[in-house]
Parts: sequence; structure tokens; C-alpha cells
Amino acid sequence: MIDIKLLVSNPIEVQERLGNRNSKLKEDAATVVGLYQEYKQELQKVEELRAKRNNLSKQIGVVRAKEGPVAAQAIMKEANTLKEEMAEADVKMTELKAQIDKLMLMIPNLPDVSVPVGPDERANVIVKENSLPLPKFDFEPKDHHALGEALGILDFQTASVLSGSRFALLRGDGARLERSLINFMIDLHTEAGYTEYMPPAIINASCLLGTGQLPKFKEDMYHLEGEEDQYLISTAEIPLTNLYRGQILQEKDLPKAFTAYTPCFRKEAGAYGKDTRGLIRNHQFNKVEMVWLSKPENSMEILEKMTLEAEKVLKTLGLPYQRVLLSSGDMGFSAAKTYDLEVWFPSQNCFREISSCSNCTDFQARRMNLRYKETNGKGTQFVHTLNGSGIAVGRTFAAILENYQQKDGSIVIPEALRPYFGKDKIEKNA
RNA sequence: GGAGAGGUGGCCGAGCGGUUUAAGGCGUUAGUCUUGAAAACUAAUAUAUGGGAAACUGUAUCGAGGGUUCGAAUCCCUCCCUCUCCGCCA
Repeated sequence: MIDIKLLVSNPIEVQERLGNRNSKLKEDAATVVGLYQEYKQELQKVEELRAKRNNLSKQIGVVRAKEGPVAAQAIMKEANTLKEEMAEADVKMTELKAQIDKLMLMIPNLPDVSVPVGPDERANVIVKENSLPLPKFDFEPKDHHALGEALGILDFQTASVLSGSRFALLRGDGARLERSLINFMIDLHTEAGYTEYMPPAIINASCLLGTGQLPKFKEDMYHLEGEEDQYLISTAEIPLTNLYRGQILQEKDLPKAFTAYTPCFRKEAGAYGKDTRGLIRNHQFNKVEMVWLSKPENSMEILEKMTLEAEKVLKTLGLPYQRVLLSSGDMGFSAAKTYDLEVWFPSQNCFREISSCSNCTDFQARRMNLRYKETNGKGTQFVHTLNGSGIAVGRTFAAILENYQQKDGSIVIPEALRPYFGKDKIEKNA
């Protein structure tokens, strides 16, 4: 949620910045400004009436105690008339508040000033070119799908028998490779100081409201039948960011850094025809996630740090990549600034997204009422939340297959992964 | 899944329709005393939001949301969570 006070005090500026997100939100923002003025008036009225009533009630109590119940009759009558007036104003106020909340929950975060303005991914900017050597092949490189099936480590046909389309079944060295990648990534992050978690894969609606998946993106989530309040997580960002929701943290406890491996579940509605084969876009995939809670003044610096942490995974695995700064129109709902990491896919002769690192500023914290208290200050402030893939495991699997493929169809295991995988090569055998 | 008991400030814990402005204790912070510390004593000790330059003050919050009432931590309804026992089960 953006700061409603900022919106009300600088409506033009905020509308401009929202417009930069390529959203038709100027109108909603204007509506909120109008409703808020009305709401404030009504609120004031209700509070005044309530103060009067509280006063009368107190008098009734005193009179009853001193002079008996009969003496209090007259004041009670007066209080009764107040009650009706109050109820009326209260209904009006509640209604206005509901309208405001409904709109506010649908308004995305404001892009940071450093974010390029543009309608979609065409306005994204490559901010760091690839610095690793691209693999050279003296043969036509295959895609990971073909490589994996030929090696007997990926079996999409059986996956569809078991579950449907857009699922993966990993077998033998394939399952082992996925598992070793997870351990490799988690170890990398915990050594850098992140606290490891293993959260539930089922999450309640309040948490989803907190991180911004609800109410707007309900159709992307798997909702459990007969369990109105429960959904499958689409990313570990949701449980990790919500760990301290509703709490007031101490300044000295910030920043906090979490990492977790979880499966992720996405309906991928509206992705018909995109990446239909292989490991790139499935309903269930594995991901290692990083989440930070920080003070506002540190969050941009931490975004850089966290993105480097994600880069380290690719670098250590020797996978060529570039860093892209997303434009206002391509960013996610909750983000103020997002870097994508894109990894090299030889079969497609291009870079493709493998990690997304975002600073959500106080947008999520406001929704989940997550604050901190300054050591020497008065009052509380919203913390800033950040999340980043560290990184998508299935896509890393695919990138390794493609970048490390040999002429005979075997796969060389990246040096850094060998202690985890236990072998230096995947070859076709059983 | 069945039966029962509960959820009150940072923590423990009283209150079960009206001087409660949530008692009391612990903890924390500051002060007094002390060479220093401890102890003792004194005081402070939530959050949000409105008004005000400030002192101060209005409103809301006792798991969440509704309801009854002039008045709700207290009574009623719904939901969530925790504990105990039973059942089932990795």
C-alpha cells in the first residue's frame, strides 16, 4: 500500500509516478483523494459524538452510584438520542473507509526515481553486461529439454501422466542435480549471513494480502478446496516477508536477512503458449529465495548487495548472465525497483530471466503493519522489505544443461557443484 | 475428527456490566543513596490517529470480526489460535 497521506498531499505528483507504471491508475488515485476528504470529515464527526457519549456514560455511572438508578434516567434518555445520530455517521464513515481500502489495495507501489520510465520490457536497461565467456560449440547446441530427455534425467511425458501439462519429473542424476543445486545455493547464502528457514508451503490469505498477491492476483494462486483461508505459496517471499508481520521491531535488530528453499506453485494463467516445453515455466518449481527487512535509509544499498548475492550463484557456477534494470511498466506490483538477472541460453541464443531482486520499500510493510522503533527516536516507522530469487533452481538446471553440454550429449558438472553432486559429469547410462 | 479449558501490556497475572484513567508483580529506563556496583527508595514505561507551537487533549485498541447496552476486557454470535485428554497418523 502506498502512503495515503502522500497521495492526498501531493496528488498530482503521485498520479504522475503511478502513470509511469503504465497503469490506468490516475483516476483511482483521484477518487481516493476525494473519498479521503469526505472520510476525514465523517470520522471527525463520529469521534466528537463518541466523546460526548463517553462523557454522558461516565456521568450515568457516577449518578447511579451516588443517587440510585432513577436519578440517571434523564441522562440516559439524552444518551439514547445521541446514539442514533452516531450510528448514522458511523455507517457513512465505515462505508467510505471500505471504498478507500478497496482502491488502495489495488494501487501498486511507486517506482523509484532511478527506474527508467516505459510501458513494458522494451524500456528495460541492461545495467551490467555479461563478463563471463559464452560457451563455444563446434556443433549445434541442443535445448535443455532435448538434452534432459535423451539423458533420461527429465521426463515430461510421465509428468503429464501424473499431473498434467507444465509439470516436470526429474529422474536419477536429474533429481540429484536439482537437490545438489538447492544445497549449493542455500550454503552460499547462509555463509554470507542469511538465516535459513524451511517454511510451510501453505499460506493464509492475510499473508498474501501483506505481500501483495491478494486481492489483485488471486487467479494466479492455487486456492485449497474447502479451505477458504489457505493457498499454496507462489514464492518463499510470502512466508519469509511475513515472518514478523504486525510486529514492532527494534532498530538494533535490523537489518534481517532470510533465505529459504521452497517449492513454488503458480497457475500461470495467461501464459498460454509461452515456454510450454521444459523447465522454464511450470506450475510447480523449486526456488531459493532471499528476503531482507531493513531500515528505509539502507534499503537501496541492500538491494545492490542482495543482487550481487544472486549474481554470485551464477558466477560461481560459471553461467554467463547480465543484469537488467526493469522499467516502470515491467515491474511487479509491490516493487519500487527491480533488477532481473538473465542467464545465457545457447539454444535460444539469448539471455533469459533467472532471478528477480526487488526493493518493495514500505509498500508491503504498510500492508502487513510491520514497523520498527528507532533506538533514540520517538514513534515507529515502517520497515523496508526486499526479496530476490537466489535463484530459480529449475532454470539453473536448464542453464547448466545447455551451457555445459558436450558433443556426445553428456553434461559436465560445474566445478563448484561437484562437492554437492559427487560426480563431474552426467552421462546416459540406465 | 471428538470432548474440555483457555487467549488481558515486553513478560507473569487480577478484573467477569459503571471512579479501571486495565490492580499487583517481574523486567526495562532514569533519578536518589554509594568510591563503584548491588540492594533499597522515587519516578517513568504501549500503539495508531485527530487537534495544538507546546504543555496538553479527543478517539480507537484486552486473539479477530460482528451484536446487545446510555456504557463491554466483562454478556451473546461467528471465526482464528494455544493447551489437556481421546481417536487417527507419517
